[in-house]
Amino acid sequence: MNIGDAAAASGLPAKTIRYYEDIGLITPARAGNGYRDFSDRDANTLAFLGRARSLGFSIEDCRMLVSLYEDRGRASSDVKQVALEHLDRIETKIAELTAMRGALEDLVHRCHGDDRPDCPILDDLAGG
Amino acid sequence: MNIGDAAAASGLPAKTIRYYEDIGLITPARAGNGYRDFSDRDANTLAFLGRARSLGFSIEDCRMLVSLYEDRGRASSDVKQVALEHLDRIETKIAELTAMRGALEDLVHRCHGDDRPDCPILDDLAGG
DNA sequence: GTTGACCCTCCAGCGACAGGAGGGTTATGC
DNA sequence: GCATAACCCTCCTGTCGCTGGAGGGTCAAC
Repeated sequence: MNIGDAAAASGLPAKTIRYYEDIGLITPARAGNGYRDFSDRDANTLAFLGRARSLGFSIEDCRMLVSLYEDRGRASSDVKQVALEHLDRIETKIAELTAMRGALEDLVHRCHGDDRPDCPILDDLAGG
Repeated sequence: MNIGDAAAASGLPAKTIRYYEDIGLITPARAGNGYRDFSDRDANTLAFLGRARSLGFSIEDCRMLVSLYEDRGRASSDVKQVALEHLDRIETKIAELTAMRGALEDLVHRCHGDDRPDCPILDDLAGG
């Protein structure tokens, strides 16, 4: 199938699919006219990549996951490790954002938000 | 003061300070030798920027916040609006990450993580 | 034969810096 | 007085994961 069909089948934009080929995540065949020619297997891999990306896995994680997926002799512990490391990064990020949210909520609640210039938000940023 | 002193005073790397000048967030004077010459006010602005960035404000938000900070006739509602919009983006991000975490935790818990190839994580990514 | 929907490659840009090359300036120690 | 080290400068490239566009070839329908 052409890239448009692969895009429809996988849910990924054609641009993204070309990019994934560029970086070696997928290597579709080529038809005589130079068009990419995707197999059903390619489309499956693309959908796999789309789901992995939507769970926040990095491209390098995806590269690893695809290779584990294709390796019938893999150990599930290897997959789990990739997922656990990713989970850890996500939790770190959530903690950072939660801290930011806490600080911001406090500032926002203390700012009356009217037409006067007096503002605890700016005061705090200025080092108060 | 030189950029090194400004960096020490503000907590920002010299590289970052040069970048902030590049994009017009700050415009330090220049000494005769071509070195940047930061005033105490510049150092304050840099520290202000550092704190705003650490709360996750974008560079464009920072540009706005600095200009509000320097505008004695500002309305605190303008500041509050910037903060509220930022808070909203943060909450969206937290929600996304929390959803990812939930899905990942589920997958991780279902994967026994031993040396067998059988793996619910891969099964799920493959479209299970 | 012509229109429009595809497809191709290559290049630039996003955000917010960080690293490094290659070179000038200043402070310190002998 | 001079060497050395610690500064400072500009400019270029790379990061991550795409996205948009320019400029062009191909294909199917009418």
